[in-house]
Amino acid sequence: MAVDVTAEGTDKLFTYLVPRSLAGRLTPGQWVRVPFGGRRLVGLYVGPAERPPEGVALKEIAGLLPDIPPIPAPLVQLARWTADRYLSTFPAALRLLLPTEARRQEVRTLTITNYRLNVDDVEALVSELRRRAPRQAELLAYMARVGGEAERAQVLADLGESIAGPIRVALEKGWLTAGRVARRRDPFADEHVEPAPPPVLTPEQEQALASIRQELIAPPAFRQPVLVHGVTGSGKTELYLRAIALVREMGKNAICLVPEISLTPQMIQRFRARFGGDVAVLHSALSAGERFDEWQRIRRGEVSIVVGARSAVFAPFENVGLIIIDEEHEQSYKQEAPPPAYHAREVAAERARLEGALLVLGSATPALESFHLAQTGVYRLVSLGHRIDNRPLPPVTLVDMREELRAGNRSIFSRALVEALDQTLSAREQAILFLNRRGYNTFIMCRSCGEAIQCVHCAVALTYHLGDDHLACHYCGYTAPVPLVCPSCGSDKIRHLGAGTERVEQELQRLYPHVRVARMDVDTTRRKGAHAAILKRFADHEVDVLVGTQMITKGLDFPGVTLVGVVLADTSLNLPDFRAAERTFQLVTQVAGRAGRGDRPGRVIVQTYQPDHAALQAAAEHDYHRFFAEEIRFRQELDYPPFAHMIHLVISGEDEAAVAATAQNVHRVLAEGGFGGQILGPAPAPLAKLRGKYRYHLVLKGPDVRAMAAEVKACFAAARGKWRASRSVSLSVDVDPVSIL
DNA sequence: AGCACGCCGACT
DNA sequence: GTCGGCGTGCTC
Ligand SMILES: [Zn+2]
Ligand SMILES: [Zn+2]
Repeated sequence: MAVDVTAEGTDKLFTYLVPRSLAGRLTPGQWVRVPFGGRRLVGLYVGPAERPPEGVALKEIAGLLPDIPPIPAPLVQLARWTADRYLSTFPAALRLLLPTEARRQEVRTLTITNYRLNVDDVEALVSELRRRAPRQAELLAYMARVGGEAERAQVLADLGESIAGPIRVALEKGWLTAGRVARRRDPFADEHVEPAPPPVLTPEQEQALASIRQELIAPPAFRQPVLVHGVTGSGKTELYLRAIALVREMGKNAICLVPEISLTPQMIQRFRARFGGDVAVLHSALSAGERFDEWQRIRRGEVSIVVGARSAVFAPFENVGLIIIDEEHEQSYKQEAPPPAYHAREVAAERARLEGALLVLGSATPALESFHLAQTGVYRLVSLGHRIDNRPLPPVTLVDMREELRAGNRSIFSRALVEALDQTLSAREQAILFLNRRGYNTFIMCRSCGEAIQCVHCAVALTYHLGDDHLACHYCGYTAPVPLVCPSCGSDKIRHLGAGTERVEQELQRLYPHVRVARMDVDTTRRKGAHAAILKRFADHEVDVLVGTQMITKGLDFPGVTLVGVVLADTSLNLPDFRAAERTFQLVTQVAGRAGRGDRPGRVIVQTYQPDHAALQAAAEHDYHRFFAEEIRFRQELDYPPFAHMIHLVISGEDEAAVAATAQNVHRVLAEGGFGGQILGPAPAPLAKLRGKYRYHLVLKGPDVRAMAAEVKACFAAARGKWRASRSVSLSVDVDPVSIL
């Protein structure tokens, strides 16, 4: 029998003997526990071994994971595909199919104690006890009153904590018996949701829904994925809810992926208001136990809808009819850290193909890859060009900050933005100010020698934080006091440059002392619930201006907001990354979409030093098509995605010479191994040092990812024995990277 | 990830 | 001559 051991870093199958106790109980896809080098590991039974390895003493499978049935075959296939496509080991991909809680020695479940009354003539006993032991009598009378059975927590709540003593006595006397019941850990136990009737659809929504319906009933071979391109506020979520209702009527299940940051209580409420308890939620804010219980509900078929972040694409459903990806352009769908570095959109497409489901992607700013597939006829394009109730999209003004400097305005706010703020605030309306940098100053530099103060562990400038009065590294968390003299030349002419959200907040407060300002960024939302608290204060208009980073751009719906200001749009434009323009366009469009969602029209002011940049101009016109036409040409000319695929290899380690040498060796292995695509590099990565480790990188380019991935794997396999990277350096592989820093 | 094995420098 | 560091390979 072959068992795939979930030991990271190994892609081998291992053979085990099936103990008599498991004979006949093993089906492929079953999770098992096996001894492995002195330890117990979780493995996946993939099937009988064709021929047992020679000269090895086989061990026996220790047992099954309790209460976890075999993974359905399409999901095992999906894991295999993910491992191949994203160049990870099979066990690493399998890890996505099993919540961590399920691999524990003992799965912890939430159990509650309940008591049952065990007395024939309660009345007699109660009256007998009344004088001698009034609390005893009270307890027994209570038990009789509630029908002979009650949960311990309820008894304590109703009769007071001091009833614990009498309960113990009653148990000893045999008047009560105790039992334990498993209870689902329900993350929404405290919330009660009113069912909400579906609103009337706009004609555009009706049309879009009709297209989705057509694809849903089409035979799988003719089924086309649907790309919903809907402007901000056009009612995409309602469309998803309707589509889900359709598949549910067809007796199939639906998965709806939502970016982690948008998976707010409000979003979940919308699903529960429509579908009640038929919804399971999977996201990282759940405790391991809650996550496991939600996972079990999905697996057992107790729900037909899953709403979740990236990893929910692996939800243990059978019979999936629909996979929706909301805000499909979002980068958070790309896994970065533990391999496989998969993109949920790609995995969803493959899962839909494997299971004959319909894939629906939605965005106001589709990823270039997705819109390209729509243009080439692979996806069916559905457009929602108007906001609900025909509310206009807010006009966007680009303000040239060079002009401001020339006019002698050295403030971070342009005259136009100040004027707009004046008007908005005096009309008692709300504003959002967006800047994609936190902290007070983004770097500190010496005026004598020009040196910027860097993190000791990373090749990154330190940011000054006013609140903590120190310099901090946003990559590794290192902090240092603000130096009085330059660390490299000793000069005291130290200059603070570049503004972050803290600075914006402070300047704003100085300009408008009576205006209520709140700041939302990683620094103010570290505490659990802080995020929701800030948004609530803003929603209740206890705050006039919300200053924030990325996290305020996503799906927030505040009707009172009539002004959105982008303090500096250039920050994401100048990154050494081929997606810089796309990211900027998305950011500006999304944040602009927060304005004018209520009855009063909104407007947007975007400050920039590059007002002629095509991405900004297109965003200002709300013209996705123009942006796309421009950007796709650039991508084609330079052979970037979607015309080519990339594989990003990063070699890192503490010894720079060893890192450089390894990077060179990796290049050799690929070149000599006959890798067919382009090999760029090695070169020091743009982020040359991170957390004390030097970083070198190579970029591989070619038209066919799966072929490239297979070739890379073959090259390393061929080199095995001849050369292997030492353990002091590590190699990370990112297929179709979202950025190549 | 943990453990054994082996090579090389430092010290009894 | 031996002890122990660490870099490397293997675990059915
Ligand atoms: Zn750092
Ligand atoms: Zn200096």
